[in-house]
Amino acid sequence: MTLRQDIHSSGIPVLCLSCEARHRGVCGALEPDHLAQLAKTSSRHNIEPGVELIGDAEAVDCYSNVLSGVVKLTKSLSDGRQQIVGLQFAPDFLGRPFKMKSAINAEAATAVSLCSFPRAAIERMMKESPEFVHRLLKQALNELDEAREWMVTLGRKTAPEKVASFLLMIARNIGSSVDPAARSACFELPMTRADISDFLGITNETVSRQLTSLRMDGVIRIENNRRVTVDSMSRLERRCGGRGATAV
Amino acid sequence: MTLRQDIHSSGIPVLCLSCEARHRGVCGALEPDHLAQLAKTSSRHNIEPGVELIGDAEAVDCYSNVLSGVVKLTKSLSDGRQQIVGLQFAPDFLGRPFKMKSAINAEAATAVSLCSFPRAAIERMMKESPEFVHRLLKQALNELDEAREWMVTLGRKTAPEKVASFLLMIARNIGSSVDPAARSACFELPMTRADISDFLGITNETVSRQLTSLRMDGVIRIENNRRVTVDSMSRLERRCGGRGATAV
DNA sequence: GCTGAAGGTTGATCGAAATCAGGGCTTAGG
DNA sequence: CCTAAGCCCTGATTTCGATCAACCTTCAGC
Repeated sequence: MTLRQDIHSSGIPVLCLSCEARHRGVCGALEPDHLAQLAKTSSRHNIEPGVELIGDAEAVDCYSNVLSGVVKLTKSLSDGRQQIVGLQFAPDFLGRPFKMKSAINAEAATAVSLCSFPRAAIERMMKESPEFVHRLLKQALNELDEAREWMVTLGRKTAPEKVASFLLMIARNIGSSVDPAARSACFELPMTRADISDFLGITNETVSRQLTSLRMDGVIRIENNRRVTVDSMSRLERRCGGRGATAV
Repeated sequence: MTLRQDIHSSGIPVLCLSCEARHRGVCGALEPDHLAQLAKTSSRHNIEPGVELIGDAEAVDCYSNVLSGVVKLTKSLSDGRQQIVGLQFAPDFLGRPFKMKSAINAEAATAVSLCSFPRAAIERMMKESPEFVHRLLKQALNELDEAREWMVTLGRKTAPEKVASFLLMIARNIGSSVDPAARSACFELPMTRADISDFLGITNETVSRQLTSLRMDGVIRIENNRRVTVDSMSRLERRCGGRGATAV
């Protein structure tokens, strides 16, 4: 296949041509002229694992598309207890329209590349393109669904079920498989055991034990502490606790 | 269900004149002509406690404003474990733009009155009024914030902290006080002990014990199992576990 | 090389909340 | 009246996951 800049792609900024956010992300809502306008103000960043995004001076007051990597959103209690309240994968949109009172921290879980825009540019897009707001709404509702799904996991699942559910979620998000209903998956865990425990509301010791248990039972294989292979997704699914059934 | 158009109120439908949703709810985004158009398709319902809203034949495929009462949103696992993933108070907007894959049940926790609209009418509003979509986005982001706040509670707080946090949240939503930063509050619990336990991810026995404990310590008073009085909000707050601090 | 820190695993013990069980109060209905 | 069903409270016991502690591996820096 050839990637040409001809009459059909005229107006679409070069940088955006191969960008995933233009297809599945919020930029997909924009007409070429709006896209060009926004692209002019954009800048790309590569972030090291562990670096704070919000609260960090250079990232403050801007919005970003996640181009690659995983960003974790966390909330903390004053005594240090922490909970991860969201994970953002490409091509999610990062940053909040309107001011938010709620204190959320964003941190690169893996190496992350971002396409950032100044706050003003995004706000202008929201005024000029109803379709853009529409897309933001879709993303917000999607995140809401995910958050509620995890509320069930946090509130009502056992530790073994939590860990299995986590692996399943990761596999579906970054697992190497063309087929969405793949029978097997292989992926790199995007976070440490401590992060996983903060996501699941358990301790890292318990995470470790449950991973060992899954490994012993032949449900998963682990290399280098990070690389996980799931041979039978359905076997993993069976360990996640009854999947959401809406009554009869 | 014919609505009279009142010339003296600038085209604002009579029914909407005193409606809270027109001020703080999604209808506040609409111009009088759009509001009139939407109002023509609206219908009011009174729902008994315990009645399912989504999944119920008559309520399916429609959107509603909550005018009074409390609606609980729940998700269940196939083995019966249940988690309440959201509570909607007036003037929240109920129902989901775009279809959702995720199975969520909505049920009246208390007696509830709704102002309902057919799906088509809402979708038309979303096309015609960017401001309306904007308002939906705001509501979605608000619910997302709340969901994430509860993820911290579910994942990282102890049972005593969970119950205290619940009481505080209820007090702030339906507590009888003009002052938002009131020193005291009095309210009717909108749900049973079993519901509260499904909201907090604990058992009803534990909820009961923690309420007793708070009562013994003089933090709250309880009448008729439902009516709760909080004399010192700050004392209750101190029992909620460290309030969200964003590092440093 | 050595050293220390960070991440991970495993074992022993402890404790908070679940589970099991019983009993009280209120309300609806025969 | 009596009975049964909800809802709520409390006590006894159990259990799952937290906590405490030790040890391993890897890696960066001296």
